[in-house]
Amino acid sequence: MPKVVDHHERRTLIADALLRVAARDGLEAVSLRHVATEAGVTSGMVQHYFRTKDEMMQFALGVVRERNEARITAAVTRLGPAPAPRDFLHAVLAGLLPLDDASRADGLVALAFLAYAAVRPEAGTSLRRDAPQMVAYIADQIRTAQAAGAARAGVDPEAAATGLLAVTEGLGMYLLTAQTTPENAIRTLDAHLAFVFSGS
Amino acid sequence: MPKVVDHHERRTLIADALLRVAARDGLEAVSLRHVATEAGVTSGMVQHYFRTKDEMMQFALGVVRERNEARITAAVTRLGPAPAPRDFLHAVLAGLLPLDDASRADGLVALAFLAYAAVRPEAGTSLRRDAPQMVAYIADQIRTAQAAGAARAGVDPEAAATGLLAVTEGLGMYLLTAQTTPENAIRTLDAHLAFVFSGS
DNA sequence: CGCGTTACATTGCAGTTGTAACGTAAACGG
DNA sequence: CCGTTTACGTTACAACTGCAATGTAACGCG
Repeated sequence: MPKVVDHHERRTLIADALLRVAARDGLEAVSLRHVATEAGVTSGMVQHYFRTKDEMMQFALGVVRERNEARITAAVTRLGPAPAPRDFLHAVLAGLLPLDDASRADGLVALAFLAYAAVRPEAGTSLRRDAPQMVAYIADQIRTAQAAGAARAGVDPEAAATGLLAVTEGLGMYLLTAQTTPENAIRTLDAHLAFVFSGS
Repeated sequence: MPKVVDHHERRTLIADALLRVAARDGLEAVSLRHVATEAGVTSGMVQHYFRTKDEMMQFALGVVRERNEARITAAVTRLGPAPAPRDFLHAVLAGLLPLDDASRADGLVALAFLAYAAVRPEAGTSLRRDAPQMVAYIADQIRTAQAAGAARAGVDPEAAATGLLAVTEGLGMYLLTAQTTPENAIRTLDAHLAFVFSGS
């Protein structure tokens, strides 16, 4: 194999340029040539690393997903070992919110991809977060807290878990469209957590 | 004024065709000619009623908004006079959810417009629901219920109102992306309402 | 040293896009 | 009855799109 170049590195370089274009001018402005100029390369090179535009989009979508997951795990590890269910959920859900500029840009792109994939189901499979798995996990946390007396006994863990995820998603949309402030989003999330968890 | 034609009727006819195209093939597939063929007219006629594409988009966006508002008011009037705050909120919020095919199609288009407007702020002003007004109204309902002893006294009305709207928005997204079922969405919404309202 | 494979760059092409320009028919006001 | 205004239809055009084709240079392997 002649000419040693890191294939994956080049692809992420191009995908990063794509995401910058998408965050700035919208997904509709993403074209081979625009991405190429944004990345500072020729359109021929882009075409060399992605045989088709859809292939490029799929890859970029994967990059967004990876970054999101990384953000969450970072928020969790920052929490230390064996955190209380409430603190844990707060960290995870707040980590999902587009609070800083970087995650905001990613959120905008994810939103655009969501609309893009709503009609192109084969492209949306990768985007569709494993929500059921997430719901089950959160519900488990709630059950644990209930057993320890830290959460209200009356609540349905599954419904509460879905509600928590939904409220996070909704707050994310409000943040992306500048319909609310980060402080208010956090406050609302905390209020919802207070509904589930009894003490203090 | 020669040739009597209802201007507004023609425009809504074209806008309806636009929305059909957008719901079926995505917003990116919306072009003057596609809309024209979908509406069964010539592209020249479309151009006659909308001098520019953006003007057409704005109008179509307004149509979506009107339909959404009509759906909510219909749900409310179906409720009868002087409903209890909890029933009222249930009707309004459930009316916001894309449960049937018609509102689902509108929801998909609204989602696409949201992503479209996220980068084109001048186009998004019309889409940005008057959230603060909505929050204030819901918060008032909660306060009324609190005074009547029908809602938990401890909850912050503003935060709870924002949370209710956010959970509705999030459930709407889950419904649009087929990540949940209508039954589950309603169940989650009810569970959240039960957090706010105490009795039964 | 070939030489084949890889990594780009350049060019071309057919199709679609938004929009302007021009043409025509019909209805009303005078 | 005539001219102006409105309601379209048709055509043209420059810009852009994704993609295929073709080029060229460089590196590793035999």
